[in-house]
Amino acid sequence: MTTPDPSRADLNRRRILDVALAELLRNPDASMDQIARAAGVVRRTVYGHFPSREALISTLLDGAVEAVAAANAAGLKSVADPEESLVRSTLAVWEVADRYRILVALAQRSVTVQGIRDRLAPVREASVEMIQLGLDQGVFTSPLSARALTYLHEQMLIALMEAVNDGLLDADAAGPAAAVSMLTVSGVPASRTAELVANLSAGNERRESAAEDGAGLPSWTPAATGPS
Amino acid sequence: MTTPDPSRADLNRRRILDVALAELLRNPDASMDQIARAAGVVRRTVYGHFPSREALISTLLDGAVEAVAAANAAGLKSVADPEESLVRSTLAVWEVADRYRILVALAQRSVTVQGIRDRLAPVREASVEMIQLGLDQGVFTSPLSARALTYLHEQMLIALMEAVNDGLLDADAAGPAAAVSMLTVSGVPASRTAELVANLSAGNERRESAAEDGAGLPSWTPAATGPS
DNA sequence: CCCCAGTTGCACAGCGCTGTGCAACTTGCG
DNA sequence: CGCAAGTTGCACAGCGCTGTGCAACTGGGG
Repeated sequence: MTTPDPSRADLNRRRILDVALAELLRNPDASMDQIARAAGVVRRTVYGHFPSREALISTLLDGAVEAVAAANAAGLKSVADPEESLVRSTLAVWEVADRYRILVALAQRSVTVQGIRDRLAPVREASVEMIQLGLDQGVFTSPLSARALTYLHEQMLIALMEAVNDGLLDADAAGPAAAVSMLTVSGVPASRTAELVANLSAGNERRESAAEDGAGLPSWTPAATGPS
Repeated sequence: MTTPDPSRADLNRRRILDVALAELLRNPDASMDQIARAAGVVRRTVYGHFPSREALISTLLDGAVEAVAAANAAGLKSVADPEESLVRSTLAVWEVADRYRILVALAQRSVTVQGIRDRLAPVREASVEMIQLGLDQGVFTSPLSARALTYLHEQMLIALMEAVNDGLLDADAAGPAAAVSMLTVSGVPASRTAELVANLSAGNERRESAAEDGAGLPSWTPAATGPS
């Protein structure tokens, strides 16, 4: 449609980005040579597409922020019901799990791009608001502040991604399981979580196949969340 | 007692280890020079105590594994009641939080010491067993396997440590709050968690001040879990 | 068929880090 | 005081990585 002819150059560029995502996920200090070779290309070629290592990572990060923000927003915007919002956004973010992971992986050590946390801040802010609303309404219960609870949620996502990677959690079941865990840690009783997630995850899957809004992923191909 | 005279050399060695712990926590790729200067010492001196960077880190890791294993075991051994065990071990591990954190921080990238995960495996195994028991008894409820739930627990600890570091969780309240969160995510209803943690955390504090068993920390001084 | 974007291979300078050697200095202890 | 353990400052070789320049090659479109 919008892509008339993917020249081999464009193709290479995309593959480099995909591979870089995977490789930096495995090792945040992966060298340009490692990335290049993993992409079936020579180091010099990578520099043909990206002027520096920082530029490459920055591009990666832009895409990740975009994807995660879109997913999170799509989950949150529709409803003012915190329970449903939490489930929807969890399921949505789960779909771009690896994108999300590269963010947190690089956000820690990355002097490279100082502003990741800042750029992701608004996304988090929306989540915090939603959680706060739930606490106020009494549907959520926790000794933690809304903000601390959000930390918990983020880190739990990562834990479950690792669980999937290590093969002790089924990839299909992982999304709903994540949603249940989010609700549970927020103090929602087990009796409610079951039906909530059952309904919403079914609806989400249907929407996923339909995929009519283009707000999903940025230009390049989604990379698989594979085990190491 | 067992230390007749802490010579300045021994003192330096300890300070280097303490500072290295803090510094590597802040940045896992901290150079020997950074560590040395932070310890008020010259790089060459560090090499006088540790033949290589790897040796330094390895020493650090040995201490951390020892401390965490001891804390976890102390929490688990006494009782067969999963709820109480979970609370006790959470509170105990929380006391050596920074030691625990260096483990997970270095376990990922560390080609340096390949066996951290393995060395920590028995500790995790004990936790998994305890969780499984809870699931079987029905006191814990989760769509996740015991092993996956353990992943969640570990990662939640880290999230709460970050929350403390970022100043949005009170350091004193953090331990009990962590315990509550562990119970909650395991599906224990809010009504039970409150009293459980209230009782046990009080008991734990008393034991902490008494501190009669020497099984606590290895040779060198405990470092503070400070903000960045 | 030829041309040109894109790719490759190689060489190079620069940087920061590790680990080592050595000579000079400090400091506590006998 | 004088010895010895420990510390310091400096210099050096080696390594891996980044970023760049350049000449040669490849392959698909005009």
